[in-house]
Amino acid sequence: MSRATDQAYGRIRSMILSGEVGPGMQLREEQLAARCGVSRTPVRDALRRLETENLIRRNGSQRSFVADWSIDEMEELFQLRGMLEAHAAGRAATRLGWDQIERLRSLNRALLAAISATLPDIPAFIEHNRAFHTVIVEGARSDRLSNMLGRLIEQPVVLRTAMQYDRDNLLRSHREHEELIAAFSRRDSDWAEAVMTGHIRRAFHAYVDAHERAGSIGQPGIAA
Amino acid sequence: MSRATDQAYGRIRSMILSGEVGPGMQLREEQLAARCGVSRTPVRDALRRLETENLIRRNGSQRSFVADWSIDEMEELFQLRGMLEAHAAGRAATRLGWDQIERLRSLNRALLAAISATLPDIPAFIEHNRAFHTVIVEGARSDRLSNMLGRLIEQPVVLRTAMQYDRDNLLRSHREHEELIAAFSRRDSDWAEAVMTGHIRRAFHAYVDAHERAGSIGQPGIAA
DNA sequence: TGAAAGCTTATTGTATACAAAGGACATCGG
DNA sequence: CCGATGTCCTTTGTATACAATAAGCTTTCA
Repeated sequence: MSRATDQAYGRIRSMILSGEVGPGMQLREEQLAARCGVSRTPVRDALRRLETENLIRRNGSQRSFVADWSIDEMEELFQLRGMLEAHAAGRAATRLGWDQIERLRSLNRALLAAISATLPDIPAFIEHNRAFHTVIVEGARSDRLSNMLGRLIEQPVVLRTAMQYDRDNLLRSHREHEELIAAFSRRDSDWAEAVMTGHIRRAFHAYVDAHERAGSIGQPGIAA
Repeated sequence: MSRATDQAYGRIRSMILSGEVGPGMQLREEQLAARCGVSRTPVRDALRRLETENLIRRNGSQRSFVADWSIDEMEELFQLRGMLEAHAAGRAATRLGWDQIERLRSLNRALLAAISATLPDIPAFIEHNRAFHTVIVEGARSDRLSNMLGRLIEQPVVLRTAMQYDRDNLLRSHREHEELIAAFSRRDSDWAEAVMTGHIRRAFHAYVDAHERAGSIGQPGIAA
């Protein structure tokens, strides 16, 4: 996309994901335009896009708010994500090239390294994990599928980070990735699908746990 | 949405679905604005929305074209639709109210009436069929799911109509709907899911057949 | 005191002018 | 004759002014 629109999109998105603006807060076009150093036109484009990505909601009179998600909605979300990503894994099993499978191996090695240190490197974990899943989704070779998965909202970093601090979870992720790689190597769609289903399902429960912990500590999503 | 944007959206959408503009044709903002009697601003909004609905594609330099779908892409689409709509049926089985199930019955009766006459009333069939599926998707009570399914493109009426002219197909749809209703009445999620999967899958094959027939007759999607 | 109606203001929708980017075509050089 | 390059023209991006709409407040009447 174009310069100003990209600028607005990236800025607003990171404001939301970082928690700089909390869930439920209203987003005013003019104010955003000022903060992004562009006019309202590209801001409007960015808002529309963020709306399709479910990061923003609009009420009946077209005002925009940072989305906030109830546990029920998050379960819905994970259910959908599980279904779609399992499907992607199934397709990928027969479509991934050997070089891509090798890439998955190397990403998972890096992921393990990031969590093996005494002090786990969470940002590195998140990044390698993201890359790992991206390779799979791309490997499914379905634009529409990539598109839909891209629209399933990312959780704000606050929660994402909280849920990754549990070392058990981190190691289990690594093991499940190993199993996925095994399924891919065997070109076994059913296996890949099943493993991915469990993988995402477990992530949901980790999310719920992290959410409870974060809830008892302070408002999640509100930055310091 | 607002007046002008709605106007542009509806007009452009119907231009595409009716075949007034054929697959692959370029859509110019200014020209569309003139045809819709509004300025470029609401046209741009409408184009963005239609893009997320996959009715329009944009090339690298942001020019818009009416999407055209290969058989492979359509299979992808039906696969996705089948998966999501089966999931919706499963959820709906435990969530539909008795009044909604009754509404499904009445819609399916109307659908049967529309195709029982010597001359089947295709538009009525299409409309009742659409309403039937809408009740189910809404019955799943998941905004995100409704949203995603809403974005899976509608086929242009030319093909939609062609594929419905086969009376066998029409009657089979009616029977499968009956089976869905039975599954809903029993609150049997697995059954509903399975029936819906087959229902959509069969629709895909009907589509392929219709496509072949239409292909041998003339350019599908180009209106007279 | 409470509710409703009207005014004021905040916010979004629409039009339009101008800027920038891309593509097409023609011309020039090899 | 073919290819490259530069200019022109088409098309989209951005800014800004103005219109319309909705929300919130105040005031008034029951």
